[in-house]
Amino acid sequence: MSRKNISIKEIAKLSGVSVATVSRVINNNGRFSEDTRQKVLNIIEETAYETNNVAKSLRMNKSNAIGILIPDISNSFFASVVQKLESYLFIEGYSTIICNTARSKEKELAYLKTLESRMIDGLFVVSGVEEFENENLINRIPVVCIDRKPKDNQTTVLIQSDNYTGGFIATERLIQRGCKNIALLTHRESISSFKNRRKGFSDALEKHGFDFNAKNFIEINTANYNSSTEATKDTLLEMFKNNLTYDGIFALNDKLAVGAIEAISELGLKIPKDVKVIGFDNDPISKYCYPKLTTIKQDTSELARQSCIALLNLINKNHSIIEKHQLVPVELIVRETT
Amino acid sequence: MSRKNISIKEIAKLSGVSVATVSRVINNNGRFSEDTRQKVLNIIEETAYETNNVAKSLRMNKSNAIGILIPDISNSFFASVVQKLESYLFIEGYSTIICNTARSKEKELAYLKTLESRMIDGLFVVSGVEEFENENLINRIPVVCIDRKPKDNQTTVLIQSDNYTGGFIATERLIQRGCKNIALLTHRESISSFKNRRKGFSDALEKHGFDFNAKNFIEINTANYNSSTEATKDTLLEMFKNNLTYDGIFALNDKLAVGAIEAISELGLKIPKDVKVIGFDNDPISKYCYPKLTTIKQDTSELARQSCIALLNLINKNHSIIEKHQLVPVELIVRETT
DNA sequence: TTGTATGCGTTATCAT
DNA sequence: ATGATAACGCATACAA
Repeated sequence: MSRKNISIKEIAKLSGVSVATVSRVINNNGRFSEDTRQKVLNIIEETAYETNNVAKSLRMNKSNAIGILIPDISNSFFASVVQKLESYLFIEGYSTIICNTARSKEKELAYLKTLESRMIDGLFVVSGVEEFENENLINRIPVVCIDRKPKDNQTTVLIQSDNYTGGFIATERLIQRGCKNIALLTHRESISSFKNRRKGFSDALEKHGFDFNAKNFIEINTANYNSSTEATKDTLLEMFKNNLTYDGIFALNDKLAVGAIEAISELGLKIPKDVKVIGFDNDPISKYCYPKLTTIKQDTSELARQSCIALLNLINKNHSIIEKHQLVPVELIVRETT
Repeated sequence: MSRKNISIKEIAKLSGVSVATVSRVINNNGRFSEDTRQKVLNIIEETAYETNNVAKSLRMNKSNAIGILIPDISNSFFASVVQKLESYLFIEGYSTIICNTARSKEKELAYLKTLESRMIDGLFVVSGVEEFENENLINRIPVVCIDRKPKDNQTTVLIQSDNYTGGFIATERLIQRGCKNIALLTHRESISSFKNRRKGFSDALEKHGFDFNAKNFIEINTANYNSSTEATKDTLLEMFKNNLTYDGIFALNDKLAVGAIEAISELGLKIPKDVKVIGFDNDPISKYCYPKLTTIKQDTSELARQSCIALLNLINKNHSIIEKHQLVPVELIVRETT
């Protein structure tokens, strides 16, 4: 396990030129004769030389690497976004450093530090603990927030789904299918994307003349669970031991929705006859649970695409082109639960 | 966006000592008086100095970063392994660079190069294209393969589930439930983990006096699909338009199994009455599909834990402690499909 | 067209 | 106990 890599210096010696010339040939900048170009390239070929990117980063003060801060890589929505970001970045020649913050403020901070110390050229914050806030960092490194609103939303670029409209059409779907008593299933945490979905929910109810109050909101506490689906199932089962008073449920994401489906079925009720359910995300689970879940699809490809464009523009200082706030359309996927 | 970070040199100047002393204080090695320690630490505090890890890596010829090569981060089994690896590595003070190879040989090679050029201290190859093979690399960097056998399996460390036993007990479960005509649903690719599951299948059949031949193997071609579940569903629907000749199906993973469930239901058959199905992985989907899928659970936590231990031992050259080949036990999860 | 020399921020060796 | 300095591998300003 000897890791002594050959350096530009040895290439220089072997090809009988200076390191400067070798560097010029490698990066194809500056001037050199076709002759020396061939000479150098041959040696590089022979020796299987690879440039040392650490040294290069130090010298250039940039790393060709981009960081991604993500709360939970095993969540399918996040995984999908990450996978697509990575694929775009690869094409652009960037390496991707993915950091799983596990929704911990300390981990987030620790990663921020090491990422910066590794001279990353840019950063995606796909989400974070409560509201992402790190102005001093943002002033030093190009940052694009995805899915969640940063605290300082004046200056930071934010790409997210049109959560408001998603919440609105989800609720309208329930209303159109005849639901009279609709509940919103929600997490305790108040992420900006969830807030917008909730606003869409309220506005849709209002528009259709429903009067609503706290009774329309069911908050799921996932604290003692490692699956929000199970948390939802248990909570609902406990709450509605005797009778379920709702005929329509809009869950803020598909995991919650599946928990609701499980609980409702266990209660002996029929979906969609007795109760209709709609979710959010178009998680793979929504397609194969029973009954198959109607949901609002987030376009992860488009989310990733726009985020990359924005970050690259930030990095290349094309400030004029950058939209501070992009809304990616969502889509209603009708399946069996409505 | 000015990214001029303060360096050790300025700390030295501000605290009236030399860079050498500052370095000593920071790393708490060598000797210095308590007095200067305080002086230096104060300045560091005031200036919010952070060490430049790129320079440090160059100097030390190590980066405190570890790479992970993974075929598809949006696959829940892989995502789970990665998430747990990352969490262990974080505790050990390592950064994690995750590379999604998308099962492309070129991408894998490209990543290998940049990872090495970034001076990673170690590498996990959670899987790869066909058989991972890169002897020259392995001779330079500590590598641990997970889930899939490397070509050169004499020298490389491999941690994987006990796929053989998993395949065996899955098949026995079907036999015990009375299945007489069992099919194995498999991918085209011949990954080592799949091979072992297949071997378990064959041996179980043989042990129980079944005679079997090519008819017992159904190969799913996922080429024109972006979901192996859909590929399976369509394939089976096409194959068994008129009648399904099997009463038991063992799918090499849960995605295939769910496709089988879908097809069987569409054919008007009942699970588990007419046909019994068993999968592999304990994918989240297996818990919420309909009927709920009996499956073989892979212990991703243990897989990750053992892999980390092995890699750290490799890095620290504790060669005596290292097992070349670890088998992590699997577990039968009985649900509704058997 | 090419070479020499300097510096990026660290750590480590060798003095003092 | 502390300081001066070399070296890690590279890119570039300046000379030639």
